[in-house]
Parts: sequence; structure tokens; C-alpha cells
Amino acid sequence: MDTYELITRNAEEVVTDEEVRKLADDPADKRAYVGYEPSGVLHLGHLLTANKLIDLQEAGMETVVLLADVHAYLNGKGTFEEIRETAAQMKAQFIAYGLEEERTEFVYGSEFQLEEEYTLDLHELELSTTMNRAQRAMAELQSGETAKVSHLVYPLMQTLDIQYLDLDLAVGGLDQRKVHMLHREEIPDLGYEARPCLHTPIIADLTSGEGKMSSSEGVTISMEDSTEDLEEKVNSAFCPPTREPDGDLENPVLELFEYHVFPRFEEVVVERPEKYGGDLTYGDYETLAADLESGELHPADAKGTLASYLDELIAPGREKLRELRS
RNA sequence: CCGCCCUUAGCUCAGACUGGUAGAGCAGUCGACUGUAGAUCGACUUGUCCCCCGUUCAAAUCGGGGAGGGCGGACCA
Repeated sequence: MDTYELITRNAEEVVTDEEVRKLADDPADKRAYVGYEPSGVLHLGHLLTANKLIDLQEAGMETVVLLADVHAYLNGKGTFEEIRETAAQMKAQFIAYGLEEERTEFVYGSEFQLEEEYTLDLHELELSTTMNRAQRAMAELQSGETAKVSHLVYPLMQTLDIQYLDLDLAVGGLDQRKVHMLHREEIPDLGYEARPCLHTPIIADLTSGEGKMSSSEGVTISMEDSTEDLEEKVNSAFCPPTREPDGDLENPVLELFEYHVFPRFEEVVVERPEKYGGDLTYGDYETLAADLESGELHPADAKGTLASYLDELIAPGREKLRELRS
């Protein structure tokens, strides 16, 4: 797989393709980042962007993980002390998951976001951004909730972070699209250069196959799950025997194979009783999906396999969590 | 500073005028059917009715006070 392909694989959108191709030509020492509101427990949503960071490291880039403590504070997630505590746990789990410690810079937002120059730039952004625009860019805002001033400052800071962390590429879920576009539009007016952005897809809800998986409602798979939890959650997932269910629905089991299993494993073995045809081995997502579509691979077998591979992915983080809590 | 509206199940809300300790939809749980899930049937669970005080035999409901949230007006020196 060439560098460009590695950088962009499984990405839903790249802005712009031309800029990212240039990055791929000379990835050494280039810096890419994802910002996370500190959370005590990593879930699949976090791991999806982490997978991309691992790809980028493999491509030779430096990666930066922003532990966005100030953002979390602005979003009402607790005191700074509490937030830093969960941030430390988050960092440990990322490393356990597979981010290379020596090639990942973990940065707390408060390390640079409270400095004078940053603050003055922030005020300049406030001056030129309408409340409407800022609110629409605020992905974290619950729909229906009335925005606080802090919610409007939040995306403006994200916009600035990309400059202040000296990045060459911003990574995030597709839900971060509006912030990134705000960055690209506004940051040149401050005299800085807009950076390219890479967006991962938003995975469908496990039980319904619709919309996006939400950490606040519905079933979430996280580092806290035991092997039995995983089996139960995956088994109850929506999984019609096709890769393209009716309407806007997706097949979340296939999505998990595509975005979580195959990027981390060379080979996937489906252990299957002789009665149903014996074991199957897949080297890539496409053939597995095609087999599900044709009926060669039964959803129940796909689920059992998915659960055990997810379990393997989560095991180190789960162990780390246990240590942190003991 | 003034005025109006809202607060009841996990969610959206009904019930309040005409007091009798609560309902619907959705969600959830459990079975049946599928070698998964869903769909479809069948069954089931869920509550400090925002808080306090008062009236009453009896308050989600009436009266008073308070809290939280939303909206508008005024002020614009």
C-alpha cells in the first residue's frame, strides 16, 4: 500500500485531496492531530480516529493527541482536576491500544490555550464569527439545547488549536467537518495558513443500523466491556445478511469489520462448525463483505468472529483500566 | 429591572380549569419465529408528578414562597 493510500484509507472525506497528496509525498516530520475531550473510558468512536493516527504513524508522520481539558471544561464536564484525571487515564488507554508512545505527543490544551497570544487571537476570531456560525460548528452541542457562550467559544478554540499545535493535518470524525471548515475559512484572516483535514466516517448505531453511534445513548462498545459484554452486544447488533440494507440503514457489523478489525489485523479467521462448512479465512474486508452478501458467510458466524477480534483489540486497554482503578 | 411561558416514566408529552396519590407514544426488558439481529406477533417493567410551606378527610391538580430553564420588553447613557 503506498503512502497516500495508507493516509487516506477508510477516510470518508479529505480536504483537499491535492493538499493531502502533497503531504503523502513527504510525510516525514509532518504533524497530524486529533483532539479529544478527556474521557475516563475509551470507546469505539475514539478508537476509530486512533486507527487513523496509527495509519499516519505507519506512514511516517508524527502524531499529536490533544487532551482537550479546557474544551471539556467549557462543555461542563467538571473541574480541571477531575478532567485532568480522566485525561491521564485516556492517555494510558491510547498507548495500551497501540499508539506508539515515542511517536505520539500528548498535549493538554491548558498548556497553550491560556497564553496571551492565543487569547488575543481567540478574541479576534470572536470578532469575526457570528453566533450562528459558531453554534453550527459546535458538534458537541446537544440538539435542542440552548448554547452557552462557552459552547460558542469551543469551536473557535478548535480552529486555533490547529495553528498553535503547529500541525500539517487535522483529523476528526465527519462530525468535526464544520469546525474544520470554519478553520479553513477564518484562519487565513489571522495571517495563518489553513491546514488540510481528514474525516473518518461516523459508524452506524449498533442496534439499529441508523445514523451514528452515540456514546450518550444506545449501545457503545468500550474498554470497560468484558468478553461476555462484547459477545452480548455484538450478538444483539442489527445485521441483515447484506452489505446494503434498505433505506438509509447501514450494516454496523460490517462497518466494525471494515473500520476496526481489518485495519488492525492481517487476517481474519471465522471459526465455524463443520456442520456449517468449517472455518473461513479472510485477508481483506471486501471478500468478507461479499461472502456475507452471497450467503456464504452467515451473520451469526460473522458476529461471533467480530466479538472475538474486538475483544482482542480491547483487551490491553481493559487491562490498563483495571490497573488504573486498583 | 419588568412581564409571559415551561418543569410529570430513559425521551416527547397528556392529565391541572371541575382535588380522590398518574397515563399515552417511543424507548427498554422477556418470550415466539428466524442458525444472528431486525421486522412481526405475545407479555412485562418504569415515577421524589422540580423543592418547601399551607388549605383539605384527601393535592400532580388549589393558595403562598423558592429553584432551574426558555422567551420577550425596558435601559442603550
